[in-house]
Formats: sequence, structure tokens, C-alpha cells
Amino acid sequence: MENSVFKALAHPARRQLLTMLRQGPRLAGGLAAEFEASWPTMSRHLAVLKDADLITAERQGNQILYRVNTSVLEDAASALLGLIGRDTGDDELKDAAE
Amino acid sequence: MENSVFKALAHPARRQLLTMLRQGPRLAGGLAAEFEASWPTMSRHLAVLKDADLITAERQGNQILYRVNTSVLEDAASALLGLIGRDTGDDELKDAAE
DNA sequence: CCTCTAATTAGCGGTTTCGCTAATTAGCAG
DNA sequence: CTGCTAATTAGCGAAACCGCTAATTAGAGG
Repeated sequence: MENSVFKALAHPARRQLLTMLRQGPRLAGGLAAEFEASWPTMSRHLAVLKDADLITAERQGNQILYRVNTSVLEDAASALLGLIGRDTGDDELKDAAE
Repeated sequence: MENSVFKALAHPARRQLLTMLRQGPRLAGGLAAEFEASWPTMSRHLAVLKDADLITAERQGNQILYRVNTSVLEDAASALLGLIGRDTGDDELKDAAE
């Protein structure tokens, strides 16, 4: 479960997608349009992110709206910080997400 | 550069190695001994981590001492937190496409 | 020199990932 | 139903990754 998250984060294009989604939800087409890679390629990157639960998809009529799942991202960052025994910014308690 | 870090983090055994190193420097043999996988396999995992600058190696006579590089780990965590526009405690850091 | 231990490197099959084109599904509108 | 747009799925070849065994380097010591 945690593994798929880090695997999803391993590809630059997918991290780029996440930074794009950081400012708000976006349509698949709009996201794909900003990359050199083909549309199906980007669609698969989105699928990988969704599989890792890093983003959620919501159908809106003809198109699909993607939204970043911040809590999973926070968990990953916490896990990383935990690797060095550093305070995560959240409390020592885990899963205390607002 | 940032890319190799996330790629290195993508494998469970390598994250496990980092958690082991979290409590202090250790010898390659001692680390490898705690895994089911063969010694050469673990040696390569260590090489990947070293390549990503997540750990440093120091020769000590016959053996090799590995040490975690906390700053790189912190940078990665910061990048992740930055993906959700959260304050990291460290300076703002962006993970460009690359 | 030779030998032993610690660790890495070389090379190999098997699996996964990646990016493409082509085909397909899903929804909307006439 | 037909056509159109948005997006995913199928399938393929190229490349990377993973874990193994065997071979090799590096250092300590007789």
C-alpha cells in the first residue's frame, strides 16, 4: 500500500502532475495538454497516481476531474521524515489529520 | 538528481535499509545479514541508495561503514510537503520536472 | 607469496515500466 | 441512430529493474 505510493512518486512526470494539481482540481485533458508525451501516456500516469490513491477522479459529464489526495501525500512525507526520526510537523500521533 | 532519490525510495528493501541506518552507522555485512535476499542483491540496493546520495560509504579496513545522509532525506520530504503547499519547516523547495 | 573474509561487479533470465499507435468506452448533442 | 469529443484500454517493442550465481576486487594477516 505504502509501496505503490513511493513507486508512483518515482516518475518525474507524475510528480509534475501532482504539482499541477496542487493549485486545484483539473481536467485530464488540460493536464495532458501541458506535456510532450501523448495523451494515452499521460492517462496512464494518472491511472498510476489514482491507483496509489494519490489522486481521485470524478466524472463530470464528458470529462474527468482529478483532485490531489493530500492526506496520502502527507503520510508519505511523514514516513520519510520518520526515517530520520525528525518531527513531521504533525504531532507525534499518527493519523491525526484534521 | 531529485529523480534518483525518489526512484531509490521506491523499493521496500531500500526504505528498510534507511530505517536500519536511522539508529546509527552500520557495516554492509550486518545490514545484509538481516535480509532474506542474497548479499550481492543487498549490496546493489546499497549502491542505489549511495547513488542517490541517500547514504554515504566509508571504508574501514576490511569492511565498509554506511551512514544515512539526513539532509537529502529531508529535502525529499520537503519536496513532498511542498507538493501540497504545506510549510515544511525548511526552506521552500521546488521539485522541477526533470 | 597465499589465504581468508568483506564486499562489489559481471552477467543472466524474468518481470515490470514506459511511451507509442490503434482501438474502444463514455457521455453529449442533433 | 449518427457523429463528435474526452478519456481509457489494448497491445507492442524498448528499456529498466530485480534477484540470483559466479567471478572479482580490496584489505588484513600468516
